[in-house]
Amino acid sequence: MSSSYDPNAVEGPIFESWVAGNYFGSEIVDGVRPYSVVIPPPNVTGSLHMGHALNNTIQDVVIRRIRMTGRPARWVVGTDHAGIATQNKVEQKLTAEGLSRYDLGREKFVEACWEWKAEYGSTIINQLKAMGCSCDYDDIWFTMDPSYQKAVRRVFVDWFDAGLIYRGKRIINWCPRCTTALSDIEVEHEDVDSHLWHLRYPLKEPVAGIDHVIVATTRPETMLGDTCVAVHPEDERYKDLIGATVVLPLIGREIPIVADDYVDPSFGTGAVKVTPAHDPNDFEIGERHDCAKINVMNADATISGEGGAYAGLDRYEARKRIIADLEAAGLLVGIDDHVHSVGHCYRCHTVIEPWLSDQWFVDMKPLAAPAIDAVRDGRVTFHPKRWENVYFHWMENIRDWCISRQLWWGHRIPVFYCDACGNMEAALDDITTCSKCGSSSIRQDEDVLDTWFSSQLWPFATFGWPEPDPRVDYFYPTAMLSTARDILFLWVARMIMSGMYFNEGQIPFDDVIIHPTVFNAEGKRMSKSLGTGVDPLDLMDHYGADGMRFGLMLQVTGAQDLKFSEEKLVSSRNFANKIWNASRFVLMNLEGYEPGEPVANTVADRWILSRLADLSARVSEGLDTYEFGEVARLLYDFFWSEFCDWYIELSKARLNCGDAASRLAVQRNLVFVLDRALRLLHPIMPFVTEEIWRNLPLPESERAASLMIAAWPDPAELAGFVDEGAERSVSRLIEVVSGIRGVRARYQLPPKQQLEVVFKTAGDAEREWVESEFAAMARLAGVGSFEAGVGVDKPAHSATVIASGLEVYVPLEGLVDFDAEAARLAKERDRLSGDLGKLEKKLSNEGFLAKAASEIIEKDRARAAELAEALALVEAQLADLS
RNA sequence: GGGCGCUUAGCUCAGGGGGAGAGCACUUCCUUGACGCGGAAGGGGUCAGAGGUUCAAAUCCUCUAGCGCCCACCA
Repeated sequence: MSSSYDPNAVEGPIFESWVAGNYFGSEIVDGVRPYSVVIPPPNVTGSLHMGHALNNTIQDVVIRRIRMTGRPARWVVGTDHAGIATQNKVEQKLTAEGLSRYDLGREKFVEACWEWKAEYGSTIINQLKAMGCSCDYDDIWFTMDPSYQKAVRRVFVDWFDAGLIYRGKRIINWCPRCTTALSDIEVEHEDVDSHLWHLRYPLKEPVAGIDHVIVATTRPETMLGDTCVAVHPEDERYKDLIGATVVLPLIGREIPIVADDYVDPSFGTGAVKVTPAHDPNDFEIGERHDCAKINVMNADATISGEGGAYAGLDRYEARKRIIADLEAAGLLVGIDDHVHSVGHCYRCHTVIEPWLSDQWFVDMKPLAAPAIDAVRDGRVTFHPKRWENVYFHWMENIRDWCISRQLWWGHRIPVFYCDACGNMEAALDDITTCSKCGSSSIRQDEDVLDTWFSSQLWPFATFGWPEPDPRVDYFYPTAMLSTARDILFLWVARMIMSGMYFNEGQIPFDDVIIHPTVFNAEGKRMSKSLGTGVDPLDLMDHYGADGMRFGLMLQVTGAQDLKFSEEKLVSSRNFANKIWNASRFVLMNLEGYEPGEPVANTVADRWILSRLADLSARVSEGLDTYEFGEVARLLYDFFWSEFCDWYIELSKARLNCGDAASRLAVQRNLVFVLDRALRLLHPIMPFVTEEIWRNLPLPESERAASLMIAAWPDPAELAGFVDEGAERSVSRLIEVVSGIRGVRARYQLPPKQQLEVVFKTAGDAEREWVESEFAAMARLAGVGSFEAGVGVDKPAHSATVIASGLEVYVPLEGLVDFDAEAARLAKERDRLSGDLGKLEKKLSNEGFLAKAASEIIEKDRARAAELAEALALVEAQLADLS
């Protein structure tokens, strides 16, 4: 074994051995409930980013741990066709070749998308493998697989037939760049500094001496499509004007003034220009007053033929010209600064245009109700729990979902129109003749479905649904879903709704983990396009997959943000190296070893086994509750600060003591503790642990072909090792050793100089304890010999260590810098008396004595006694020095 | 307009009613037979501020400030 761990040499072969061993598990085991997880399918255009790295580590940690408990565990993997995102990529590629999708035509373009998928679709799968993710790679899914297409059609047809899917002419969110509709949650709102333009609209005939109304707008270009002006019915200013006629400037259209409760008299002028084809509120007003809906914009946000002289202009150019023309006509009354929220396309960030068009919708309220109940009554649990409120809030105010997209790449809407009789039907299989009139003038709807319409079926379509498939019954519902918070509504909520609808009310997953979002050091979202990203592949190159995984897990807490820290990866890489070297030490010292049970001969043995028992209980519990940061910290502290720093150091003397029995005992303990530690570490650091574990000479009963499928340490079995006495004893010894080391450091004693120290003990019991237990520790303090006695005198020229109620004298030749020693002791005295003062005050507080738990009082009394003792010792030392 | 999260050592962050912690950085020492991706010993904090609850508050409650985020038809 080399003296440092080289992840690049280890990871590839280890991963291949897992594949060869077929440990990723997709088989159905009768009578055993499996643990199944579906991966949030990355976009097929995508490559691994930090969010994936974090989320997939979480899932792999959970599933590897469960697999080790012996339960069938399966992690379904695949990719999403990602309608708009992929179409945009392919269009960009075409643009670079000087082509547009219209040059190719629909069929050829879709072929180009499939080619793209063939070329890039496995990129992210390979990156998941590099991370060590233990997915079922024998059964990789894609949201446009033939069987998946059947699932999508089945869902559409069922909902259509149930009246849950309908077509309607509505104001939707239109992206003029992608030239498609978007759902409400695909729009990202941003506050923008803009203006409120006040426009004067003249009346056709003056009414009661009034010859105009002034309206205010943030989008002046929409005035081309105004078909009425609305005021509040109670508004005294405008009462006489209701029913009057306005002549729309620039266009000359005569439009009425109507009264509508929607209008807020206190905003602006209290008069609203109404453009029913370009604003959802105006649409409603228009409906109520039977006003025309004039669409003044084309799909690319240029002004349409309805826009008179402005036809053909881009929306912002038109805005400029209209303002200029109104001003020239004396109709621009004023311009106020105004901050308002502007919607942007979540894929290309173009400003969204509210636009009137024919679209397909899903009626969500009936689907939402049972999905709300499922979370309310705990069948689905969110972690952290606070996300449930976010879910409830959205679900309780849910609005219908616009599912049609004017794209070519995606699941085509399975609705067929008969041109002969006007029949419209949804069908599982393409139809060529009208089921009503028999005509063959049939055409399919041109639009495709929202990507999320197919993504929502992921937890059951990936098991073969809607075909009768044993996998559906076996693997559905899944156990856990881990994801980023930004797709809570887009994806998670919809999976719960559709999952329950199509699986007899059965929820799609028990637990939902909402992991923190990864931000960079400046608190900006990590993004490739912003140049703020870090490439996980680079990180794995530098720190190893294990280093990256452990470093990420260290950073997972209940907070909603995670400022990514590369330093944590440095310490994690170092930790992997530490594991490697500690293991190397154990393996290099196995001469004469015979496999067998651990042997708790010494207090140190009992201590490390007790600490291991504690660790295993906490790690299991932490994983059960998804506290990944806590688990990583526990493992790090145990392995480094307890096992390496103390147990291994202590083992060195016993390995070389010449007593075969003692040597064998410590060898067995080293192997046992290392083995269990590697098992506990494996879910987070699968590669380095596997590489080492295969070389461990375990008893036959403990072996397995791979650590991946070795038994998870059962906290109940290790509980027998819990030994509070040994833990207390070793804590004291560690304190004494550290104290003596402190003296060495302070006085810069040569490392090789062996010390002869004297313990002054409080009684014979303590003297015997020192005599029996300290010998094993002496080497670690550089102590060559020691004596202990109740009334021993302090040797001349010695420094004093006060630790754990013991007084230890360290004689120093030529010592001592009395002033330095006195200063140090004075500082120690101040600290002790400060602490003691606080504690005594507390202990003399009657309220405390009356109300605090008795264990607390006992503990504080014991501590006060210790402090008082230590303080007395320090004061005696100080007196001695002066 | 409503809601959520954060504010703890120089930096990044854990902890979450009863002795202030880690990693990194810093200081001193160590070519000690696992590891310099290491070891030992240190320095460094009125736990954002103000009130309150409690015998006891970094921790619970209220308010304030700053930062970040999410929802909401904010002409």
